[in-house]
Amino acid sequence: MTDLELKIYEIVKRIPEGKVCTYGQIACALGNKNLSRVVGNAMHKNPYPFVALAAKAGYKGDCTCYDITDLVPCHRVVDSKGHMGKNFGLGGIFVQAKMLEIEGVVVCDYKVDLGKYLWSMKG
DNA sequence: CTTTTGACTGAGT
DNA sequence: AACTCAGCCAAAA
Repeated sequence: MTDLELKIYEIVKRIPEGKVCTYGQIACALGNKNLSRVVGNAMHKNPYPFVALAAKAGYKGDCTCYDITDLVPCHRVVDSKGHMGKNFGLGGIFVQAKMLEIEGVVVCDYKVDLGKYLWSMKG
């Protein structure tokens, strides 16, 4: 776990329920817009995913419970167009889409309305 | 150590 | 809409 990845998780953890954020915005918050790819890799290695929510969304894999305070809402991170991550690690875009809908985000054709749900990141 | 690949993005073809 | 290229960092080969 590098400092950069740690910062990424800190930012992602601040995304409120019912909102989404793009890889690019997180990368921008880190200083380099081009870090979007690293952000994606960090999500892939997410140590504390929302397994309970994933299970509720139909995820059949490992649903070990973690400490709520450290959970990283990686499902709230989408690409610049509002699409789900291609290889979402908890069952694919099907699960991610459902996880977002459970939190109140309307997902249409595996896309979200960034105009409505994009987190401004400024509070 | 070097090269390739990856939950990315924007611009160009 | 699909493909290519360059750019960043990290992990794997």
